[in-house]
Amino acid sequence: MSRRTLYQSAERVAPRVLGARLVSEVGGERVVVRLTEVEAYGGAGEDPGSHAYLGKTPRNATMFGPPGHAYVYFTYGMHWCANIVTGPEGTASAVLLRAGEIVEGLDVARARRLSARVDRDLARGPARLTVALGLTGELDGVDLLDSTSPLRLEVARRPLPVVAITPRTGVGGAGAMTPWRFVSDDPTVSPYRAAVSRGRAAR
DNA sequence: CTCGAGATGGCCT
DNA sequence: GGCCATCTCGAGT
Repeated sequence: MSRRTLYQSAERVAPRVLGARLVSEVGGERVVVRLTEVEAYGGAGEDPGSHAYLGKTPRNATMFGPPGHAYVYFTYGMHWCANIVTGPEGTASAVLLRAGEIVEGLDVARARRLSARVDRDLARGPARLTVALGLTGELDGVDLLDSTSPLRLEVARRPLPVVAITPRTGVGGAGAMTPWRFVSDDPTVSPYRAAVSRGRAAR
């Protein structure tokens, strides 16, 4: 694929990367996933569900950079999540990688995801996917289309068919309605969970 | 399968 | 101080 495709907005790019291969050679170990579920996030001032909504900050700076790079962030005090930056530089849209099927490096992925009881769960969920691939904040900003990068994206000539478009998992507030979660017909697609409110427990 | 709750810490106002 | 683009486990239907 050309970088040109990634210059479009995230909601246009998202369905096209279903079925794409994400190749990780982090730590000298090769693991490849075929993407089965993604979500689109918009830029500053346009998508209340996006990290970029309130403008550029140290954490989300990569989103404002050129398309085709990885935006990797830390959340919930323990998890990493990975995105593909899309759109022209400055627009800050991105595609969150929510799930995939391990197609190479099964042994490595299993060793990294000891809590997964079945292979289907190895990269079923955004934080599980980053663990299976060995991704951390060190990968933030890498060029996914550079053949020398430790993390690369190879988009399928024919994307997987989109069988469902739903609201985004875990996104609440004003961004909750936007149907920007794109799902293929595959058992590795993660279970949908609505945003949960974290009110302080009574007691 | 569904639901609920704890873990755990950075980010942003 | 409040809010997370989540995961895991246990217990219930």
